[in-house]
Amino acid sequence: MKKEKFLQISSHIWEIPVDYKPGMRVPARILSSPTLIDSVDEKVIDQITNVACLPGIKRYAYCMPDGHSGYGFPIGGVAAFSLSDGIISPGGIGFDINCGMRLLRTNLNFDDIKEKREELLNRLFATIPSGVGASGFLKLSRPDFFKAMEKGGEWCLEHGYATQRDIEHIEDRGRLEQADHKTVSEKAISRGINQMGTLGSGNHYLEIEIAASDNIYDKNLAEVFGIDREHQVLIAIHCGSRGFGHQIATDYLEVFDKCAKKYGLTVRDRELMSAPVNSEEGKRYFGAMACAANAAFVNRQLIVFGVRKAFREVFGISDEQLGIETIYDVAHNIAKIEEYEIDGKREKLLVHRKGATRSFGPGRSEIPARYRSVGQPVIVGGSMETGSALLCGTAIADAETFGSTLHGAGRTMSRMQAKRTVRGEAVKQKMQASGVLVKTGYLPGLAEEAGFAYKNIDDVVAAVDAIGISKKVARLYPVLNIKG
DNA sequence: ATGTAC
Repeated sequence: MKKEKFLQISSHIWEIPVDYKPGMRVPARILSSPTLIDSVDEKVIDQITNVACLPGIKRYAYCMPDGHSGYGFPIGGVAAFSLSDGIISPGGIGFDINCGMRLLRTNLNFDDIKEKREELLNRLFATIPSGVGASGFLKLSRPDFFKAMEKGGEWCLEHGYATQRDIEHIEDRGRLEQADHKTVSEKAISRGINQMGTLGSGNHYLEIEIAASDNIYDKNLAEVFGIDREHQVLIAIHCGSRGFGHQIATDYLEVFDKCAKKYGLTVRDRELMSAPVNSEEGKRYFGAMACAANAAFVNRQLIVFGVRKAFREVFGISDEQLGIETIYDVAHNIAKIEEYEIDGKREKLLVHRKGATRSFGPGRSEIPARYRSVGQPVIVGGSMETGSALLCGTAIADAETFGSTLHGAGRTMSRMQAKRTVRGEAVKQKMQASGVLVKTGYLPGLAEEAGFAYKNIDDVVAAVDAIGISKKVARLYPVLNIKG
């Protein structure tokens, strides 16, 4: 990016003014760092300034430090719209609705699993279905699938797949109340009904990670979040709503394409196809998007159910002894109604986060009691080679970025480009040599997801920490990875 | 991301 063209607001924030292109209603803000800013893709600039042209957008269109180009919105995009004259946009949420992350703590230490890593890898791989088109162990009836997509976390609790503590530590308790199964197509139902409890493919993974004391940045916060020992074993699950959410996104892009004329909506990019939030079509998409979001929460919870089973089988000890507890579960691709101060008064807005994480600061009622005094846990998924990071939400995010921060490392290279650069087998060898056991049903996927295809997670995390929209808690390193 | 092009 030619940063000289733009207004530098602070060491880490660049602003693209409304006169950059015709039709911009608000400026765009690129959150980055002095070292990362030069590599921001021109396509990201084009996309985020297109977002700034959408009707009813408030304050700024944001792109997070891990941003890269996506479908319509950049991945890393955050935008909030008026409920009276704003829009809802599938491209602002993503095809994988509520792609997100669950982080679990355990009572185990690295020494407890060291000798059984291979067995654990194989047992987890056998227990959690993964790969494109994978189906799960659950055979749901249609009425049950409808209940699952409408009640999310609560449905899991009722059916014995979750503990009360799990549900309390999921964003929104794993349930968007707007979910309405009547807005979901038959095609989406048929694609999703047998996919609950499956990992998927692409950048989705299940990982065993270790928190080492020299990489715990804030010991007090880490302890509040349940990371309390040297070399503690943690479990990260990254996946979304599978074919179900994908079909819902596809369905409503078509619906919105057809109704655009009726509402006089013209967008700069067909990928930004939208409908007014308060239109019949917009409300229906919100209802269906909420079903996919809830299904993704259910999906991750069913994977947790499988993870507990696999651990019990490998270690021969009880759930109580294993202590596999949910630290938190966050959505990375979602839109939600939240209240912010606009022009001096509180207003409910539709906040789109596409490759971005909610990052609420201390005191907010949405945060579970256990964490309310410190802020919301933010789970950042790096590449499968480099591990994850745990951060904490801040009041600065609430005030500046509609309670949002980054979601991952951010790709620097397309999947094709990565596959041309290296072979999956070589990535596997390299990971094993550095102590990370890895198993996948699709070897070329390892090349697509290799660490070099992503930005350095420490750089992007340092950027949001410096901006103040989330605070570093701990860096988590992988020791075992199942890549879908 | 995705029954990786109905």
